[in-house]
Amino acid sequence: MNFQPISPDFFQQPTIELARNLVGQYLVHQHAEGLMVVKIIETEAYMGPEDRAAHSYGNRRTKRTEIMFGEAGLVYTYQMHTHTLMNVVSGPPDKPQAVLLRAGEPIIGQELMGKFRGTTPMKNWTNGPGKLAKALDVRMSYYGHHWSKEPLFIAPGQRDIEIEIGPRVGIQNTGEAVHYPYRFSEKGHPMVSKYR
DNA sequence: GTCACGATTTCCT
DNA sequence: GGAAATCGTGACA
Repeated sequence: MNFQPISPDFFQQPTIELARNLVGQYLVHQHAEGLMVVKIIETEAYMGPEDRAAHSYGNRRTKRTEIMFGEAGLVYTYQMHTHTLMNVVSGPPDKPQAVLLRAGEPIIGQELMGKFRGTTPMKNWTNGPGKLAKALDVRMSYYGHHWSKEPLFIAPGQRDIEIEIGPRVGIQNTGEAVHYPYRFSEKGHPMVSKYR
């Protein structure tokens, strides 16, 4: 299989639709030790100023959220405890929105992913945002990278995937934002992350 | 400079 | 099911 970066135009769509349309696409990482590809099976939208669960709620602009005020399609990496999470910046520059990549299915490079994931069973390699980043060895250094450029990019994948929509996971004390249906996943896929 | 905390994962009971 | 791990970020002085 040969993977080509998706057109930058792909990111020019409303955040909700982008989150939905990212499910089924390929996430490609040309790592120094080998090629790794996963199919994206779960995402979440973060709607910026109006979304209490978003880092950019109320247009909060800091060194960390700065990237969300930039061009759609940029990489927003964020460190949570010991883990790195990957986001796709979305929306026009005056709307600091983003899509969190929550889970994927290994397609290519399973050996290498296994190496980064240690003794974890294969089913649990990429079924969570922190796990996904670790399996692909994505670090904070990708902050500000563009998702249509090597060595880390989105490639066109499966179309017409049946999408399941639900509330987001792992956010607390954010009022009504907890219930927003901003979580998108491939219906019935065994590797989507679990609810708590 | 100090301090509290989080869009999570893993280990232990 | 509960708690620790562990550090960048943001608020405040």
